Amino acid sequence: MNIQTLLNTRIQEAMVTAGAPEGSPALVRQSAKVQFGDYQANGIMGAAKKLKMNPREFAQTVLTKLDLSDIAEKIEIAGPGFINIFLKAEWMSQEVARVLRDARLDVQKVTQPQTIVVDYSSPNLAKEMHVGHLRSTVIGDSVVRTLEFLGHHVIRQNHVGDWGTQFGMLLAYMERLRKESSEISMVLSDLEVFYRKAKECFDEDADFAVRARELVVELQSGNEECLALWDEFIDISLTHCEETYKMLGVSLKREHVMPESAYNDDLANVVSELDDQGLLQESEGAKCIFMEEFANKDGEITPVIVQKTGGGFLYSTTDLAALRFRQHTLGFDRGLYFVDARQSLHFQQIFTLGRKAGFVKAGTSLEHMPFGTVMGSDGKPFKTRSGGVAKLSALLEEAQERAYALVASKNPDMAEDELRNIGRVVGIASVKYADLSKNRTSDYVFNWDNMLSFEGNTAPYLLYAYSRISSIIKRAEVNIDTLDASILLNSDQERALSVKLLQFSEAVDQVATDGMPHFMCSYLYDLAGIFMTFYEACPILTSEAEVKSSRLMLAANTASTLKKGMELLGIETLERM
RNA sequence: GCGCCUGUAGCUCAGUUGGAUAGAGCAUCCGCCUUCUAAGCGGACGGUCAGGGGUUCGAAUCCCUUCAGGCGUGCCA
Repeated sequence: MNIQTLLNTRIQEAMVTAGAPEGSPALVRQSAKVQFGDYQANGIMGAAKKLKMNPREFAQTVLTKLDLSDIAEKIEIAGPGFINIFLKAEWMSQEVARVLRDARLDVQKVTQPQTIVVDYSSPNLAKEMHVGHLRSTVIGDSVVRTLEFLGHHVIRQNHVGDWGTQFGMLLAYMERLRKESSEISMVLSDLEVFYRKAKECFDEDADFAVRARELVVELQSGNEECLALWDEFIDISLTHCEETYKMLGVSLKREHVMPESAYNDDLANVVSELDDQGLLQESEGAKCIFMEEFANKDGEITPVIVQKTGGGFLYSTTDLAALRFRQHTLGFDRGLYFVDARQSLHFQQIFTLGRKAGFVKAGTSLEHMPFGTVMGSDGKPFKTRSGGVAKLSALLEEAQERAYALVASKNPDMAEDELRNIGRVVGIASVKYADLSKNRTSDYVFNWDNMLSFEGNTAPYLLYAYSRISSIIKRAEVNIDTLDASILLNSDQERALSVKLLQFSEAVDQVATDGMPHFMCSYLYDLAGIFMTFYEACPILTSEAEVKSSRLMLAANTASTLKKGMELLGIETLERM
């Protein structure tokens, strides 16, 4: 159950009954401070203003129309006109017990599931995945998991870059190696090196450059030998991606790949359709769309170019074709694009144009979910020590290695293979969590020490908290599922923990609505912190019968909530570390 | 030039869309292990929310302006 939504609905109804205009928001929030109760409604002041009433008087009237006796033990009017709500302990006990017995932790599936296309990861296959792909991949995957958990029909679209002039260069280099009878798959085991060598040939060898350009033309005109070469390259490159996804624990599979090349045959249709609708203009030799939405003060419009002078198509054309495909073939209600913030203008243009051209039906929501850049400690985009672009796979290897060293130093007696496994889980989790826990829209600084720290809002802290709780439950040697005690909320700590447990649903909904997994991270960090406080103050295993059962149930509930939350983030948990 | 974004404690980051006395972690300092994992917990110190003006019951949040930085801005993606 989402308590915030429940209170919002009830209070809003009461406000309208009390005379507020239809649709006046109740603005229910978790209270900022304990003395303000568990929830506060902030909407009274605004509504009172519209009614030209004294807000505290209006609040009084609302309270006479509001019955929360089933869930609240106290309702107060405070300050200029806040309504503070204190939840009832008996109700909370009941709810916590109910959550524990529900595999979904009492998070309801949505009543009206949507079909949601999520465009994320989308690496360029000409090169190896690098740190720049981390954010789209990890954040997108977490949002996908969350939406699916809520019962939406999610269609993953990995819009990989497998087309364009750079492939001519790569194919030319493959061709050359093949003539020298090198083992291609070996040479392609490191795409970064391969790309660099191909680029060198292209820059230094005029004949090679000519051949590279020829191959682009042959590729686009469907030459079979050329296509075979290209297929081989793409397959190897995709296999690299899949290895990285597997290492990262990302749910993307081959069937989610919808490459740029797939839209190739449709690009001319897109342009002619735009032309049929009278949207197209020729300008300086290129085919453009000028939309007044993108005019500056002087009336100068930044156009969308869909066809270059000379006939070539651009990424705008491909994105429009993709949009059309997603509407006509996949049929979606909501489209999410987890793409770098630098492409904001591009997506605004594509979305506006897509609507104008009728490529998406009215009511379809198109949302660019922009994210910031991963920075180094110098405040510039993150690079390796040698100054190159950081390969994602190398980064993940390093994370596992660092985590292993850390874990091994804390557990000198642990078996090697368990240490390795813990190192793997902690290392990967640290990198992912460091990314997920930041506000998506801002840049962040990549820092090994911070992300691998056991202190603060980090993966190791959460994993450690989870493993400690698991250990308690294991030591208790009881089957939690058969425990049927009531939850006792006799201390502040037990009460605070219960309230937090009941707010899991709110965190899930926030992630789904805003596409921002850091809300889940903050929630889990709070939860773990509150549990630790409870753990210090309230002994579990040494306490008496019904108190022990109650606390065990709270512990079990915390464990399943942490586990489910981490699962929605795409992070593995450990029973022991 | 124009547009978008960012500026919060020494450092790394939150701040639920305008709510009450701006919150965490690190660092510094002080406490807590014969009891469930001290990889933990409690406490102290630390702020002109870049500067200025405005809007209103109320502004880190909205508007204007100045400064600093980043990105984008017609044939790369």
